[in-house]
Amino acid sequence: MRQVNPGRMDRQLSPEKTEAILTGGMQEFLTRGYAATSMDRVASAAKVSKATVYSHFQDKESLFIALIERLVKQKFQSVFGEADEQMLQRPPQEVLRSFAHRALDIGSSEPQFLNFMRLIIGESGRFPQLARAFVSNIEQTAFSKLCHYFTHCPQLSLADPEATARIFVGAMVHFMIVQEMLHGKDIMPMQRDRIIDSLVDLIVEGRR
Amino acid sequence: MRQVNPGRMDRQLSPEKTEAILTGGMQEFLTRGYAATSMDRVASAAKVSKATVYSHFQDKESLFIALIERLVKQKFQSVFGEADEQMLQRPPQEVLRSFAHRALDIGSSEPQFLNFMRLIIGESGRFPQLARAFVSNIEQTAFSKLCHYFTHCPQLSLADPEATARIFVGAMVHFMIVQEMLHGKDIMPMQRDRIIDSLVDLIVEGRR
DNA sequence: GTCTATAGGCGGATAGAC
DNA sequence: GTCTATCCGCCTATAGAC
Repeated sequence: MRQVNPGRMDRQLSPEKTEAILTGGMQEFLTRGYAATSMDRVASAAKVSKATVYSHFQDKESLFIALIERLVKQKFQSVFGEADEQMLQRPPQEVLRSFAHRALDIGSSEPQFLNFMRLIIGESGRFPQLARAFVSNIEQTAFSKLCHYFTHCPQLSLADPEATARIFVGAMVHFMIVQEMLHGKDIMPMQRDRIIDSLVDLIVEGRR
Repeated sequence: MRQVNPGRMDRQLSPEKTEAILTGGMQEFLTRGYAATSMDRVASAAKVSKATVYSHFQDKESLFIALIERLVKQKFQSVFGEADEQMLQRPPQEVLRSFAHRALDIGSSEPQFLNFMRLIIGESGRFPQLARAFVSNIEQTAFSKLCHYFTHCPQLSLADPEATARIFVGAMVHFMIVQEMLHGKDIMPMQRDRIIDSLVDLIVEGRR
């Protein structure tokens, strides 16, 4: 490996080209997957020559890893980088509902996020380090915020806040996976509000 | 398309070879993914010539689709083809716990099932019909069984049994995805019993 | 029916001009 | 630093022998 990090290299390369390659590569890898993406197409999408791609990144695998790691950090901070100061003062139903809606909005509003998750999951056997990075950043962020809330919210007294947080996040993410990613919407439709209502009721009010 | 179904074709082909191709192809596709699998390797794994593969299946895509559709049906009947006659007589805690353990055992015991789900999810953008087949068979089976139980179990009176069933299955599947598929076990371990206990308590006993 | 052999193209990666 | 041109191997798919 010659240059894993594009920032510090043997000779100075244009940061604009690096950016163009990462952006072009992102489009290609997200829509075609790892194996079906060719470096020719990455070069075309980035509007540089293939040799330039290889002068900025050692090989296809290095480019892919750099690109996904960057994407993991981007998605991570864009999604849950919100103030949670007055969360404890608002009614739990409201807090949980807003949390659930924000989580589900990601899947339905931004189609590239679905491809991003498809790629992470699809390559998790061959690129375990990327899957772990994803879990550390995305999953663990949503999870730890919710976990902190479940532990400290005075209106809730849960036997196992950590496990409950996983159930909450799990129900949301799975709903998104089945409905949006796996096209379950077409064959077994279900309003998101029914899931959210039931989940909030189970956690906040107990069984009705 | 010349021959989608290997059973009825222009000229008679050996069913043993068809079986060998499907089995060999399964190994290759499950471990390498769709794009990275070559027909040469499929032929080698099946111990036939490449030309024989092409006489049994029109092209790579046809083989892949036939193979995944078969796998969907196999996994479907092997996993939840169980008697549920006395379910209504047993205590709900016991029924739900057994259900949860069976669901989670699939992921931890059979490593090829993880690759199977990786492939379905990873290719769900490019092969939507396979994703829908998966949802129809696997997800909907688990879901509808649980849904039926939630609706008819006399000890439970849930406001929305359907939504609750989705929450239950979602929490289980998401736990499996994060812990096993995405290697979350290594970086954020959590005993499965804590999830199951919390989930069962939420549904059966209400909040403690 | 199944094989060997091969066509024809596209893949990753590099050499060398400027 | 970035380009054009090229190497060479592997890919999907098929032709033709048996």
